[in-house]
Formats: sequence, structure tokens, C-alpha cells
Amino acid sequence: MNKNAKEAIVKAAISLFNSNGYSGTSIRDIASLANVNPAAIAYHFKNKTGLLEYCFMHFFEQYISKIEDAYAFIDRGAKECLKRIAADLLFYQSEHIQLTSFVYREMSIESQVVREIMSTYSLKEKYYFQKIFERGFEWNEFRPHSIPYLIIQLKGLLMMPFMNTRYMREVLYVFPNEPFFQQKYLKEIHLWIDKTLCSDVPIKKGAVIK
Amino acid sequence: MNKNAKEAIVKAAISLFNSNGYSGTSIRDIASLANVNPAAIAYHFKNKTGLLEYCFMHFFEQYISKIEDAYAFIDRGAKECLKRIAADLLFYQSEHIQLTSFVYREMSIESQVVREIMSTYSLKEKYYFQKIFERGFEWNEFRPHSIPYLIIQLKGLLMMPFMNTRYMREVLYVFPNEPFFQQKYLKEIHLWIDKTLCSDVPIKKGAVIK
Amino acid sequence: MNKNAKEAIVKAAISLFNSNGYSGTSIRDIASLANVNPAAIAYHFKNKTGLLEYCFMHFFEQYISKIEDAYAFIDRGAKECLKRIAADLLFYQSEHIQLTSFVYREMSIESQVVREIMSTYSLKEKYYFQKIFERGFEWNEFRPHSIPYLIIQLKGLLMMPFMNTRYMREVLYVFPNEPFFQQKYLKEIHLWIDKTLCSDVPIKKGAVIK
Amino acid sequence: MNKNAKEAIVKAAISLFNSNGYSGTSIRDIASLANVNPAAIAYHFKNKTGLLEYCFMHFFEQYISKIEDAYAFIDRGAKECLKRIAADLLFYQSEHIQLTSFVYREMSIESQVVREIMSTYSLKEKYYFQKIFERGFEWNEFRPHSIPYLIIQLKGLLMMPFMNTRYMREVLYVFPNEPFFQQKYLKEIHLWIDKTLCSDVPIKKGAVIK
DNA sequence: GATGAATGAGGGTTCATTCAT
DNA sequence: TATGAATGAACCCTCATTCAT
Repeated sequence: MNKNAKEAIVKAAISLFNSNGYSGTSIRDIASLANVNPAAIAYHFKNKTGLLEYCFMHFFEQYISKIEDAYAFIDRGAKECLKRIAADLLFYQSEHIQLTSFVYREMSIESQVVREIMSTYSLKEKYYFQKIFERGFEWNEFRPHSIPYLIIQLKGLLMMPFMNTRYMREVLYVFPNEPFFQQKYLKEIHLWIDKTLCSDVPIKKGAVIK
Repeated sequence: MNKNAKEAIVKAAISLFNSNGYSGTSIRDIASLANVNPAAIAYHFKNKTGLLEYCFMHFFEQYISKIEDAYAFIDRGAKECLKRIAADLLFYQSEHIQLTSFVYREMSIESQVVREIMSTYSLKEKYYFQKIFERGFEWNEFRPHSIPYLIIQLKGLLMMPFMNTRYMREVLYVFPNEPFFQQKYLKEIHLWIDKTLCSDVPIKKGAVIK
Repeated sequence: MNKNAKEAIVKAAISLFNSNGYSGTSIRDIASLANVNPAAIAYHFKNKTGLLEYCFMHFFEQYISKIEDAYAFIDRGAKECLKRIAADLLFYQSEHIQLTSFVYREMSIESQVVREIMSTYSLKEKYYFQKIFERGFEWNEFRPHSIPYLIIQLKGLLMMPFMNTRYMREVLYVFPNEPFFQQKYLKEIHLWIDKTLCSDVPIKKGAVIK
Repeated sequence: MNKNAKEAIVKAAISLFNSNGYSGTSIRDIASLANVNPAAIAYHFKNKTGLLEYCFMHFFEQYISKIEDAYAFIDRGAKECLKRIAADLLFYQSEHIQLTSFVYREMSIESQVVREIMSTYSLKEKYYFQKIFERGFEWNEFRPHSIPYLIIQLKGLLMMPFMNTRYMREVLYVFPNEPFFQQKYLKEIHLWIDKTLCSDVPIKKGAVIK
């Protein structure tokens, strides 16, 4: 029952954190949804903070590993590699849509714990994206460009569908957790990579936009 | 001191909501930052919810009016119109970076009030985007495409810099509130419009991506 | 507007004090029901306490004056006098049913103000009842009896219909504010006076129950 | 300390509710009088309302059971039965004088909770009184009479000594919690039953006062 | 390992009241 | 005279957490 309890707690926490936000969710709510005694949460995670930490670690470890795994194939080309990352992240996020949504939201809140966790993973992520883009520039796969601005755009495209799933469903009638969406949206990102990132439009020579 | 108090409360609220989230911010925190009595908040806004409502309305009324104003020039071309909207929204968001950041985050939390406010503005926004895209398709300015997926991408590009400003500053060394950024990033969006949205690459005939 | 405002406040106060109790009623509630600014109550009555005081004084001055007026006719007989008091009080209470109900309830709450007001009127009331009963004993109109216990019974009979008017209406289907009730119930009290108070059953001689 | 805490809270609550009224008593007051943490009240009773509910239930369950127990002996005669009820209720009320006093006062305040509780018990009580009176009429023990008006009188006599104990003590020098009072006052009620209720005075034939 | 009792801090809100206008 | 703004205290309640069992 031990393992089950812990899993049930995490599952309940993710669901409630996603709906009501971290601060808006009480330990009691989580415990009652998980059919667990409130003290059990303290036992397994020490803290409410500990539970948050666990969720973040859980998310970002897998998140980064997707990037790392794909980066192993960088020699097949930066473009190919980037497309694979897009596919893998899209798939991963779709599979853990509540966790993704909640992590992306809570990420922007001032918090000792979050800041510490993020500092590691953000840098790792940036490192890989940077490598890939640089490789793409070198081999003339990508149009020369400011890397930070590329990262913003890429992450914007990748995160957007999961930032507000209610909006997606109720306003745009798009369902980010369905395979259909994943395939469809992946093509959009490919299009961005092909058209905007790799665009062969002649740029003034040497003009690497900083 | 009347007007000042209300303004001071709103200013403090936006700052704290942005840093700590709505649920993570107490009325007492706001009051003490605004140098105001906690009861004054209840007096001016009735509720903590009322304060949130005020912030949302304040944001979205201006947000929508930017779109509406730009839409008036639709006859000069959908592309031109869209670029103007991008510029205006980017500028508006940069000018109210904390409010923007906090609204975009809190938007995704389950809440009666937020849901009600959003339902109005989301539909308005969608309406205008839809009109513009349709016009663009008609006049062959834009490559035929699924509108919802275009909206996702456009909004992703527009919102991303303001979703996590700490990440922007500390990881990417990008400062979304500076005029330099606005100009720079606007060009990126123009690029997306020119390359991805208007791309003249021959599409398989009649292939309107659903 | 001055006089009207004061009257409106009192009227609203009596209604709300009756429904929700003194402590359960806020000055704002009263003000809004009376269509008056909350500060106006402070102006007219200085305090919430002052308003309570006013209600009590208002009630008991008339209450005692009814007794005093009837007592003037003590020479026509104690029984006659008592019946007149019963009739007058019953009528007065029926006419001011909300005020009566609320005063009788609030009377039993520990409060400096109430205690002070009551100490005067309770003693006055007791004085008259005592005089009447003693006169009744002297002239052999009433069966000798302990005066305090008579007062309890008499007051019990007089107050009961107004102590919980909802119970009267909804459970017993009796409506203490209607003339029909007054006449009917007055006969009951007369019966008590005639049968229980004046009962000629031979009592052991000299046995004045203490 | 479990059971003790709950009991201590109830005891303190009854005392304070009696002195200051329900609305006039704060949870902190109760907690500090009971030497308990304020949150413990919420733990044991969920609400301040829950505490009130508990007091009411506690009172009326015993109250009704006294009536029910006595009603079991209805076959010994309605008069006998009524006298027994009077005795038992008087004794019960004397023993729980503060609770009785406070319940009788708060009963008349507009409140969802009180209304719901009362609706049950009032009807039960009425049912038994009605049965007894009807039986008394049938067997010619009681003079025919309107039942609601009899209930008013009986309840008035039974409740009066506990409606305002300060008045009893300080004005009438009567102490409703002392055995002496119980015996004395019980005789008064017997007198009412014998003289007013059972009065053999010839009534106009068939005249059942409605 | 798991739980019910208890705690102190702090949550949002309402209160009666005051004061400048 | 009458009122809108503002205040500080107190309201009830919920919080995350601890601890003995």
C-alpha cells in the first residue's frame, strides 16, 4: 500500500495543482482526493513544498532526457535533430498534460524551491538548444539568427498548446492530449523549422543578428 | 487620497500577484505594500476576487481595443493588419509586463470569475483573428491553413516572452520590457508572418489543411 | 428629512433586531434597510448601543405607562384592575409585536446598558403588580399566594405569545398580531385570573405560601 | 484529553451563549474559557454553527425524550400524564438552566439551522401535547378547550422561569435552579392544571372553543 | 506505517466607528 | 447636516504541520 499511496498522492496533487494552482490547493484536498490521511503526505514528501519539488523533478528529468536522447543523433543533422526533439517533447507533454500545464504555470512564480530546480534544468535545456542551433548555423542548415530569440520562438510553439488547455478546448476546439493533435501540430512546427528557421532567403552577408 | 489609494492598491496587487500568484498573495501583503489599510481593499473592490476581476478587465479591455483599433485597417490588407496587431500587442504587453505576465498565468486556473471574464474576451479575440485570417486566405495573402492552429502559433509567439520573465532575463538575457526587445522580437514575428504564414511555396492543390 | 430618517432607522432596527438579534445585526444592515447612510445612525443615536437603548426605553416607557394608567383604577377592585392591565398589555404588545419580541429576547442577555434600563422598569413593574396582588389579598379577591410566583405566571402568560412568533404561526397556527387572537387569548388570561388566582378553594387557614 | 476537550467546549459554549447570546459570543471566547485552542472547536464541531446545532440537538433530544417517557403512562390518565411531564420538564430545565435559557432565547432568531432543528422537535412536542389534551377531553378530565391556546399557556408556564434568570434572581428573588423552587413552582402548575384546565365549571354544552 | 487530535499562524472578511469634506 | 473614505480590531475559518498513539 506504500507505493500505491505515494502514487495516488502524486496523481491527486498534479490534478489539483493543475486546476487550482499550487497555493490554491490544500494538503487536505490532495489527501481526500487520494483517499489518504493528510499526515501521510508529510510522511512521504515531508512538506507541501516537497511534493511540489517532486512534481517538478519528475517532470524535468524526463523532459531533459528527451532532449538528451534526441541530441545523441545530432550528427544526422541539426534540423533532423530539432524535429525529433519537437516530436518527442510534444508527445511527452501530451501524455502528461496536467503535469505539463501546471509546471509551466508554476514555473513563473517566485519561489525558492522552483528557482533552484529551474536553474539547473533551464541551463541544461539552453545548452542543448544552443548546441543544435550553432551546429545548424555551421552547416548552413539554419539561417543565421539570434539564438535566444530562436529559443523563445521554439519554446513558445512547443509550450503554447499546454499553457491553457481550457482555452484550447472551449474556444479553439483543439484537444492537445489527442494523438490527432500531436501529429497535426507537429507539422506546424516542422513548417516553422523549414520556413522560418531554415529559410534560404539571402541575408546580408555576415549579418548574424545578435 | 481617494484615487491614489485605489491606484496604489492595484499597482501593489499586480506586482504581488505577478510574483507570488493570486492565491499566494494575501490581502494584507497588498495592503502593506500599498501603504493602505487592509479594509480599504474590501472597500474599493469588495473582494479579493473583485480585485482580480478588476485586473483582468483592465487588461483585456485594452488588449481587445488594440486588436479592434488595428482591425479597422483590414482593408489595407490582412498581412498589414496582422503586423500592426502584433506590434500593438507587443508594445502593450511590454508596457504592462507584470500585469500581462500575471494574467496569462492566472488565466489557466479554474475559477468562476476568470472563466466568465475570459469567455467574453477570448471569443472576441478569436473573432477578429478569424476574420483577418479568412480575409488573408480570400485575397491570397496567406497560405491556406487551419485557423485554430494559426491562432495557437500566433498567440504562442506573442505571449511567450511574457510568460516567464525571470527565465527571459536570467537564462536568455532578454529583457522583454525594453524597447530594444520589442523592435527585435517584432521582426521575428514579421518573419513568421512572411515566411510561415504567407509562404508562397506551392502547396498541393486544394490542400486546405484542416 | 431629519425626523423621517430617525424613524426609518428605528423601524429598520426593530425589524432586523427582531429577525437576527442585536449582535447579529450590523449597523450597515440597518442603514441599508432604512435607506440611510451608516454614519447617520451614529449621528442620531451616537452608538449602536444608543440605538438599542432607544428601543428599550421606547418600549418600556409605554409598557409601564399602560400599567400605571390601569393602576389608577385600583379602587374598582384588584381583579378588575389586573384584567385591564392584561388587556392593555396584550393590545400594546400585539401592536408592537416585533419590538416586543426582540426586547423580551434581548432582555436576558448580559449587557451593561440593558441591565441599567431594566433595573428601573422591572422594579416599577414589580411594584405595581405587588400592590395589586396585595390589594387583592386584602379584599379577599385573590386566593392568598406567593406574589413572586404569581408574577412569574402572569408574565409567562402575557409574554409567551410574543416570545417566538414563528412558532406561533408555523406550528400552532396562531397569529398574535391579529385582533382575533387578542380577544381570544385575553379570555384565557381572564380564565386564569378567575380560576387559578381567585379560586375560592378553601386553603388551610393563614397559610400564605411563601 | 479527547473527550474532555469536547465536553469543555460545550460547557463553555453554553455558559457564554447564555450570557452573551450566540452572535455575541466569539469562538475565541469559548476556546479561552474552555482552555482549548480555537481551532479545536472547528475540529470537533466543524463550525460555530455546528456547535450551536450540537447544543440544540443535545437539549431537544432529552427534552422530547422526557415527554415521550411520560407519555407512555397516558393510560393512567391525561391529567396524571401532564403533571408528570410538567415535573420532568421542570426538573430537566432546572438541571440545565443555562442551556435551557439560551436555547429558548436563540430559538426565536431567524436562522437556517435553528429553523430546521426546531421544525422536527416542535412538531413532535405538539403531537404529544395534542394527544394528551385530546385524551383529556375524551375522558372528561379536561374542560374542552382550544388546544393551541392550551399549549401556549402550558409552555408559557413551563418556560417562563428560565427565560430570564437574572430577573428571577435579582427582582423576584426566585432561584429556578434550586430544588426548592422546582417543588414550589410545580405546585403552581398543578394548580393551573387542576383549576384552569380541569375546571368543572359548567361550560355551555358542546362549546369547544376553537 | 498510519492516524486522529491538536496547534498557532494566518487567511479573507466584516465590524462599529471616526473624520474630512 | 450628511456622507464617502478610511481605519484597526475582531470576526470565523482554514492552513500546514506536529505528535502521541
